[in-house]
Formats: sequence, C-alpha cells, structure tokens
Amino acid sequence: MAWSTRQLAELAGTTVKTVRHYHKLGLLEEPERGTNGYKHYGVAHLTSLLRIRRLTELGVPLAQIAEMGDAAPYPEETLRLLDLELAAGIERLQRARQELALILENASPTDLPAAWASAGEMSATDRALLVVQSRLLSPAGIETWRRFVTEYRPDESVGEFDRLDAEADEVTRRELAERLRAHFDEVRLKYPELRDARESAPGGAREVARTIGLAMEDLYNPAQLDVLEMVRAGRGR
Amino acid sequence: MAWSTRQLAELAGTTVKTVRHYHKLGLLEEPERGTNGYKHYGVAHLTSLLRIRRLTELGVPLAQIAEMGDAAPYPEETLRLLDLELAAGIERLQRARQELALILENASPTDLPAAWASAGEMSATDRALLVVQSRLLSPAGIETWRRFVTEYRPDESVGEFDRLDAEADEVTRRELAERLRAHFDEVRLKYPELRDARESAPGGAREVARTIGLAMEDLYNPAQLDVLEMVRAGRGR
DNA sequence: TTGCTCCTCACGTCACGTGAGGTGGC
DNA sequence: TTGCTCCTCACGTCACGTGAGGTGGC
Repeated sequence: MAWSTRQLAELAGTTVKTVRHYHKLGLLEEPERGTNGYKHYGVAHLTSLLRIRRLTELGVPLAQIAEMGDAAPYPEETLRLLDLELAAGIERLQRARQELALILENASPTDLPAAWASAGEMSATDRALLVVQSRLLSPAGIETWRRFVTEYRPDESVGEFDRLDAEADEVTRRELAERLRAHFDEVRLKYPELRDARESAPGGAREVARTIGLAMEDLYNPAQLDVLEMVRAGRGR
Repeated sequence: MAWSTRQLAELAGTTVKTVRHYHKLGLLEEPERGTNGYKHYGVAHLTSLLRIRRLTELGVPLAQIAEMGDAAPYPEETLRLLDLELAAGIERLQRARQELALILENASPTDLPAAWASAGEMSATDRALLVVQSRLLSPAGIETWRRFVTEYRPDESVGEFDRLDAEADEVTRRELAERLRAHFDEVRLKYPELRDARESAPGGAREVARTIGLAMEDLYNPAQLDVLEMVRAGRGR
C-alpha cells in the first residue's frame, strides 16, 4: 500500500529530486516511513505536490507558494499579476522569433541587429558607428536612420576618407576635408530628418554627439580625425 | 576618452555586473586600464558585448556563445533549433495563460486543474480520486471523465457511503453494498465510454485499477473499504 | 571632507541536477 | 550474488545579483 518517492514523482509528472527538494524547503510534508526508512506517500501528498507543480508551471516562485500555505485559495491579485507577466513573456519570445527570422532570411552580419541587414555593404567602421548611435536614439530615430542607410549613396570622397593613411600630408587632408564638407552639406539638406532624429534622442543631441565622438576617436586614425576637425571647423564659414 | 564599465553597460542596455561576469567567463575581452586601474572600453568591446547580449536574449547559453567565437557567423542549424525552442516556449506560456483564465473565471478549487471547475460540488474524497485517476488516463480519457462528471447525478446510496461510519455494523454495510452495486451497474450501462477511457490509459487498465485501489485504501475507512469489497465480490453474480 | 564611481572577492539566488557512498528487497 | 530501488549529503549549474571592504576623482 502507499506510494514510493518515485511513484509519487511519476504520478505528478516530475522527478524524485524535485520531491526531495520540496521536502527540504518545507513545501511538501514528509510522509511516514516504513521500517526500512523508505517514505510512504498517500493521496494527500499527491494532491499537495500537484498543486505546487501547477503553480510553479504557471511561474509562481516556490517561496511565494510557501507563503500561500497549503489550503489557501489563490489570491486573485497574484494571479492577475502573473497573467501580465506571462503576456509579457509571450511578447518577448515573439520578438525574439522575429529577430531570428530576419537573421535566417538574409544571413545578416553578426555585429548589427537583424533589421540593419540592408547595411551589408558598409565598411566595418561605419557599421560600428551606426551600432553606437542606435544605442542612443529613440526607436523612431533609429527607423529614420535605417531608411536613410538604405537610400544613401556615398560620394567618392567618403571612400577616400575611409582609406586615408594615418600619415597623409596636409594638402591631401585639407583637400579631402573640403570635398567631404560639400558632400555632408548636401546630405544635411537632402535628409533634414537625420538632425531631428538626433535631437529627439532620450539623452539629447549633445550626448549623442559626445558619445559618437568618443567612438570616432577609437575608430579613426589621427589623419582622419584631423580631417573631421577641419570639416567641423569649416562648417561655420 | 573611452568608456567606463558603467558607460559600456548602459550603452549595451545591461549591468556592470553582467559585463564583469562576461570577463570572468572569457566571453568579453578585458580592455586596457588607466593608471588608477579603471577599465577603458572602446567600440570593439561594445559591439562584442552587444552581440553577446543579443544572443543571450534569443536564448543561446553563454557556453555556446563562447564556443561560437567572436567573429563567427551564426550556425544556421543552431538558429533553427532555437526557433523551435522559442515556439515551444510561446505555446507553454499560452497554455499557462489559459489555465489562469479558467482559474480566474470561476475561482476553482485549489486541488484540481482548472478544467474540472464543474466538479465543485463533489466531496473532497471524490475529487482526490479524480485527481489520481486523471494522472493515469490519456487526454481523451480525461475528457470523457470530465464530461461524465458534469452530467452525473449520484444516487442517495453514494452520499451514505461517503458518510459511512468506520464502525458501521454488518447489516448496514451489506445493505448499502447492495444498493451501491445496483447504482454502479446502472452507471456502467449508461456510460460505457468510462470503461474505454480506462482501457486506453497509457499504463493500461490494470495499472489504473491498482493505483486507484491504493488511493482508496488511503482515503476510505475500514467499513467503506469492506463495502467496496462486497460490491466487487457481488459483481460477478 | 563628502558623495560618487571604480575595483576585487566571496558568497547568494533560483529550482533543481549530479554524483558519491551506503543500504534494502527479491 | 546480482540488479534495482531507496536513502542522505555535498556540491554543481545557470546567469548573474548582493554585499563587504577598499580606493580614486572632484
């Protein structure tokens, strides 16, 4: 008569270790034992165990189940809260699946979120800057930039800048800065929404500029940084 | 120039502790330090950290991310497997929400799964037996019993049996057994599908009978068990 | 000096799982 | 005797979090 630990566990669809774990936490009462020390479980233990299992599968922490006691009905507020958590969990998983689907669809680069797949042609440096910036913009701002990136066709000067030697001489730099500035002016005119995107960043446009600045110091060589400085200085003219 | 641990963490939308945890696991390279021992992170660290975060949020274990190395593209099979897991997770959560909805809807008893709400009128003993049995039947079998429970109107003799005193005398027991047997015969005739439900149990009808038997030994007093024995013995006549 | 940030190290958490080392039942 | 089950106890796992105890920067 009566059930062994394993039988109890299997009836409840769980493991022996789980049953013992609940004993140790005081969640499940220990049954009487036979002369050999074996535990003998009854129906009350099974229903108690099933109740614990059902609650944990709903996501209730064991500590909370312990507080609720054995016979108490479920507190409604707890259940409503639980439902909200479950709903949030479902949404999270669904977003994750969407990400995954995008990644699978176009074997996107590993260093950018999947939505940026279209930026596959860019240099690693530009992608890095995009990544940094997208950590700072609002979702709407990110979307603005994403659309921009799919459209944008860089000027020749941009490629030259990317390849600029760290030892490039003064004349080369000055000339390159000139052409870059003209190009950037055009871009600003054609895509005024990029500025708005930065303005509406949660941390503010200043913060974006500062952080991007740090990133550039890390990514560009001295000659390139010098050229950028020239572009900036010339902008006021 | 360069970012502190906190700045890096916030750019990546995570915590300082997480960053340090990844260092300890060798997942994220440690950056150079200032003269004061403070860590100075660059863009490469941020992109590396973001990649790790993206993967963990998809549910990839850190150990697996470590195996994948830093620059490797995502192995497609891993991603497909992950997608299956995510889908399974979503289903699980949705089932949990359905359970919850049922519980909230009709403040069901705590010792039975929510689908049994209609069994609210039963004695605790009968509910316990139902719980035990439903651990043994196939889903279809459970559904059969659930429908039966909503329809079933017990005979007077059943109530008497539930209340039978442990010391009840022989005549009382014999007489009760007689009426119970007649009632059960009727039930068997009216609901032949109950027998099929037990036959189609994964462990077989014998196993169901054995386990229910053990549960009864636990739930009923000696007089009740004696009556049940009389019912069974009389059945062959 | 005060408050804030950074550092390391050890231990805690959550819900069990793994494995050692030993005994009982058939 | 063999294989299987049961028992306890200690430690492991996973992805970090908590907190102690100390130092640096403004």
